[in-house]
Parts: sequence; C-alpha cells; structure tokens
Amino acid sequence: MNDGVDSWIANEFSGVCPVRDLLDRIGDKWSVMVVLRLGRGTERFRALLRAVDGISQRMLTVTLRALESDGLVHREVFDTRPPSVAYSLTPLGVSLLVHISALANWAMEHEAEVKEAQAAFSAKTAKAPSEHRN
Amino acid sequence: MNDGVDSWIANEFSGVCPVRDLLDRIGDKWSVMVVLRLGRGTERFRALLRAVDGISQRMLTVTLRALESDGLVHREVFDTRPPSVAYSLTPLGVSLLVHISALANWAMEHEAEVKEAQAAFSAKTAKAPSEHRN
DNA sequence: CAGTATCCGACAGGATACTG
DNA sequence: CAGTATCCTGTCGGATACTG
Repeated sequence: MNDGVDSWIANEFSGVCPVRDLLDRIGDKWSVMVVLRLGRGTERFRALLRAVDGISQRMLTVTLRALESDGLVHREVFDTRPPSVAYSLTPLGVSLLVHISALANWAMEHEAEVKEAQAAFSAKTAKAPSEHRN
Repeated sequence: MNDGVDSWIANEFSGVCPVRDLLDRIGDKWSVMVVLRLGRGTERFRALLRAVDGISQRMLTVTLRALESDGLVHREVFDTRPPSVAYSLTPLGVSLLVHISALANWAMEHEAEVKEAQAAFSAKTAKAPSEHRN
C-alpha cells in the first residue's frame, strides 16, 4: 500500500518531490476548504463565498484559479445576465477529495486527543523554564 | 465512511472547525515532511536535519516542538556526551501518518496529470489576455 | 454576479551567531 | 550535538475600490 512513498522516503526522501509540490499547492489557507465544499457538488462563486466562512473575495478567486490550473476544479461560464460561473470538482479533484475527507475525518475524530496533548504540553513547559515573569 | 465530514459540511461547513485547525498546524511548510520521515522510525535531530532536505535548524526545532505539543511526536532526551535527542511518532502520529502517506501516494500517482493540466491551463490563459509583454 | 487591481500589514521562515 | 536568540525579508492574504 505504502510502497510508493516508502521507497521514495527510503532513498532520498526530499529534494524535488511531489509531496512538496502538493503541499505548496493545497497546503495554503483555503484550498482544502474549497475542495471539501465542492465535494458536495457544483457551486457558484457567490455561493462558495458565503459557504466558505471567512474567505475573502480575492482569496476565493485566487484559490479557484490555482485549483483550476492544477486540474482539480472545473470552471464553467454561463453567458447570462447577470453572469454566472459554476465550479465543480474534476475527476482528478474527486480522487483527491477522498483523501482530504479522510484527513478531515481524522481531524474530527482526534480533536480531543490533540487538545489533551496540548494541555499536557503546556503544563509541562510551564514549569521547565526559570519563570521569567514580565 | 464520510458521514462525519459530510454532515458537518452539510450544516455550516466552516466557522470553527477541526479541519481548519489541522491545516493551521500541519499545513505549514515542514510538518508533513517531518512526519513522513519519522514514519520510517525514530530519528535524532541531526539526522532529521540532513534527511529533510532544505529545512533550517530553526524550522526543524519549531516544527518538532509544534508536533510534540500536538501529541504527534515523542521527544526523548538521552543525557550523554554530547547530548542526544530522539524523535519518534506517537500512536496518534502514526494514525495521522496513514492518511498523510495516502496523500503522498496520491501526489506521486497523479503528478503527471497535474502537470498536464497546468500546461493546458497556461496555454489557455496565454492567449486570453491582451498580451502585455515586458 | 463575478471578477480584477492596489495597497498594505502580519507573520512564516531563512541566515547567522551564540550556549550548555 | 541540540538547541536558543536575533534579525530581516518575502509573500500570504485581508480590506477596499473599481469593471463588464
């Protein structure tokens, strides 16, 4: 199953690698959120803007362009009045969505564990340094 | 399978969500690379520094601290001369590694498709704008 | 509605020097 | 070796205003 990554990691691991590329793309602030949302189905610009909470118009445009250029998102323009543009996942995008969803699920399942670990870590580091209070 | 994310997306999708949190953590430049590398087994600071190509000493420290505080990485100090510190994945880290590896594999499998899409996109956008040459 | 163009602040992260 | 402390730059991304 993991033979692909495994062998790659075993050899040189880094330098020029597809994982770095992938992260440089969808590792940004919004890509994953947009892909997840589009996983529900085709959606228009405005709708996405409202759905993906906190994203600015500019960043939605930028993100969609990037995803489109990577072949993950399909953009279809309808010459209506007022103009309308629909975005949807390409088959490639769907194939990625699977893994992203898995990651999202992991995040939800282990949310508590992470918070617990953070609390433990804070407690541990709080007493370690010779407390220099302000 | 996806019912977790799905129902969440269906409701409000965004706002405060575990996926945002996860991305804010491991969505940075190095976390995923380090986790992938540690997936091979315990490794010491220097070794990691050499293995994860391109990372600076500072960023390795910062990244490891973050991963440790999230409970994904375990840090063990050996009081030797010279000092030695070993890093390894916690069970939680391993559970995440599974999905990250899947993503890494996806990246490798679809590397060509993405590049193809990018070429097509460049070609398409190259003629659209009223070429303003430098 | 669906963008594009600017401006700008915040912060991620690289380089370097120093410590136990 | 395994860090910490500083400094400094690039760029990510938010706010705002304008266009077809």
